[in-house]
Amino acid sequence: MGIAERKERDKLSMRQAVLDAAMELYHEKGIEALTLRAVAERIEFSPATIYLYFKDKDEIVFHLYSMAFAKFYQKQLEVNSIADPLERLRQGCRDYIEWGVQNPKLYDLMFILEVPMNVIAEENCQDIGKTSFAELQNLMVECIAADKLKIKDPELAAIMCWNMIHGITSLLIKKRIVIPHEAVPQMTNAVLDTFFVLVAK
Amino acid sequence: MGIAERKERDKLSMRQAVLDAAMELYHEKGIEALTLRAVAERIEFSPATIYLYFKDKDEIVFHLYSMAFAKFYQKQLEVNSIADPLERLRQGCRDYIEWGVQNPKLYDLMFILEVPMNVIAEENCQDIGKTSFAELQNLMVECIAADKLKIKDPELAAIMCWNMIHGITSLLIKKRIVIPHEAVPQMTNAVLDTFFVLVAK
Amino acid sequence: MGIAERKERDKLSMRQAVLDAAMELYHEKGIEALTLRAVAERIEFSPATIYLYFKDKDEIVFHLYSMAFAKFYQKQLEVNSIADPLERLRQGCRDYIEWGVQNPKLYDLMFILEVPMNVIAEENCQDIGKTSFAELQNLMVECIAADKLKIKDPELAAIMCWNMIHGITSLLIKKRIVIPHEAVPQMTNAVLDTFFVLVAK
Amino acid sequence: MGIAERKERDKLSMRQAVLDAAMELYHEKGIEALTLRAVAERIEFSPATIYLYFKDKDEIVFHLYSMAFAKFYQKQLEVNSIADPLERLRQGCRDYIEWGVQNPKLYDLMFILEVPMNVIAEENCQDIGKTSFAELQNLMVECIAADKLKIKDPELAAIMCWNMIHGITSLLIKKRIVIPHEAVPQMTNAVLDTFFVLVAK
DNA sequence: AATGAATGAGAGTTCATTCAT
DNA sequence: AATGAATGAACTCTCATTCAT
Repeated sequence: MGIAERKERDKLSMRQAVLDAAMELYHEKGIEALTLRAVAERIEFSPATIYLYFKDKDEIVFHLYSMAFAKFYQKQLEVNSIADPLERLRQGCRDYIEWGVQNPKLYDLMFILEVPMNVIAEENCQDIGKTSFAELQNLMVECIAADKLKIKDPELAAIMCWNMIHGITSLLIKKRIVIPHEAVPQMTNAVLDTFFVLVAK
Repeated sequence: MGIAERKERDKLSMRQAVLDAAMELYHEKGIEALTLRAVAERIEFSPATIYLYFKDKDEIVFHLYSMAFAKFYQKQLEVNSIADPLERLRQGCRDYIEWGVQNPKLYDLMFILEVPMNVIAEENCQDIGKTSFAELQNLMVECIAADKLKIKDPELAAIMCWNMIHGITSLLIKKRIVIPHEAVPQMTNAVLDTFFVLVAK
Repeated sequence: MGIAERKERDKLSMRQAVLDAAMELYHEKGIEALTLRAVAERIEFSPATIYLYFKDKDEIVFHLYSMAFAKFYQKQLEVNSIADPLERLRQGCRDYIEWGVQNPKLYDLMFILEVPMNVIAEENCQDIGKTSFAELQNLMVECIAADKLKIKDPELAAIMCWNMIHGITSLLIKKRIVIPHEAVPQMTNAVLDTFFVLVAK
Repeated sequence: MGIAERKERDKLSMRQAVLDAAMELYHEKGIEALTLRAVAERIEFSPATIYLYFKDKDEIVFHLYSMAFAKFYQKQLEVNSIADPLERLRQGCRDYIEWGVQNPKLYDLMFILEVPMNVIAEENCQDIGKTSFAELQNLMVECIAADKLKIKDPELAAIMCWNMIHGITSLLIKKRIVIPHEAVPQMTNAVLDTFFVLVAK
């Protein structure tokens, strides 16, 4: 029993070690430097060993995706303690942008990069994305029910909102809006405040 | 004198030939198939020759980026004949999204791909992107002057607007919003109409 | 005693399981897909376990070779019921070619593939091939004794015969003689008839 | 003119150097040791360089085939000076077997090995093979016209003959007939003499 | 001005085999 | 008896780039 458990733990921790190394590499040097050889070297195993724990590179990249989404999703959940739906929405948006700007590489992975992935992995990723969007839409339903929004269609509201926050996040990350690093929160606030002035009743 | 000119012209046309070939390749087969080998083969020169006209591959990619912006900018100019600034803005936004959706590869190049920005500094090229944004901001100045907008800060207005249209465009292109192809204009309209209802006086 | 026997039996059945799996794999996917990994997976043991029963991959391949010969030899025996030695020879030749053409993979294994013959010496296995040839030679002795052949040296007669039937079989299998599938028996007959007209008294 | 010629010569000699090295490797260590890396190392170039002269490994292997066939074909031609067709046939057969036994690796390449080749190469090889067979058939036509053979159908005669000589050659090469090295000519003679006694008028 | 020739570096992947447990 | 874990050594092939000519 104990032995089986330990083996299972070892196996998991090896997988985790591979994924951690991969994530580090991706952060440090970008997606193009994310090679199995480099991962292997970092964990001080041979490249062949990685294939004992993952089918191929795609599987690893897919897990990086999942990890990014998990982290992101966790951040999103933090906002649930806020009772007022509009306030929850506002804080959620703020968190979204902030998280994206602070984790630009992960945001890239989630919403921007075109990473070679097999179909299953791709579908799976899209599913996670859809869940996340559904969450946003539900929040809109609440806001509309509480008569807080000028927009009455929750789907449209969700899209408008996502456009806005994804727009600014990705423009900031891609440095198409170039502002000093410390000015980011201020800009974020200005944009969000304006958005909510416009959209909220 | 004549000779020097012809040489200059030859030099320019060779550069253009390289860039055209590169752009074609990028369109036909994507960024990963854009190799100097392939470019050289297409223009029927040797790979080494390309290095006589461009410092390295990055410089070429950067020029593709500029070319995309130029095309885009040209589209943006078409709207100038519309007198009413708000209407001009609205049409400009519509054009923006439409152009992006119809030229996803170019849009990728402009706003999504990792463009070797270091070249900008080295080559002292001016960032067309900024010009484009300045144009948008000027339009906002006009709208505000005509008292058409609820937002009074033209820079903020420009950013709000850009967020929105870049947001939806990139989500559509990256298929994070998945809708049938023919439903795109309808969705675009809904989003824009809502935006203008919210933002216009 | 009983235990030792059972162990021996287990050992044998395990060896047989490995060999069966290997033979299946070879048939299904060819010699290049015959990997120890795949064999192990098929019998649901680990690759390492195979090394408890076989020295290395070569030993396994050699046993496949022996198995092919055993099957072939069994076919050869069927002919023994024919009383007349010349007729027995003729039918044996026909069977030989037919069997080869119908079991090209096994024939490959027996006569064409590079079999690790070093194993033979090391393992002191007897070469079934030689037995098979000896059988043929004995048959020639009979034919000569019955004064049915123009050739008087049984070894030479055996070699002549084997040359002929191996020649056509391998040329057919390797598609160096290319004829429609259904024309094979006809060609076989023509060749054999001619051979026997030439060689028989 | 001189320059272009020299370049062409250089190019050809580089190709030849690659092919020679490949052929050497194949002879020394077999088809499985024939790797591009090893070829590159032998000619003291980088593996990448080989790709400047050959599309891929298949093209190299195909040329080895061609070289083997060319050598073989050349040997076959030597016999043409013999006027008497039957004597020409007999000597041709002797040469065939002798050449095969002395160049077992090449014979393998031509008639036995299953080498991964693309379709074009395969067809091309078969063409060479067919030419060679056609030659044999023409010789049979001559022999029959001179009323030297018991067999009257030239195609059948050619096949009978090829079966015989390919049979013994491949059995000798594959060591299925195991005789001391020095006994080979004697055995060859015995087999051929017998064959011609049987088949010639 | 143009290029033929060359390469170092590197990619993902597979295999037979070993050995401590 | 059985194996999980590990690996060294390969494999073919591609790319951006350099440099003597």
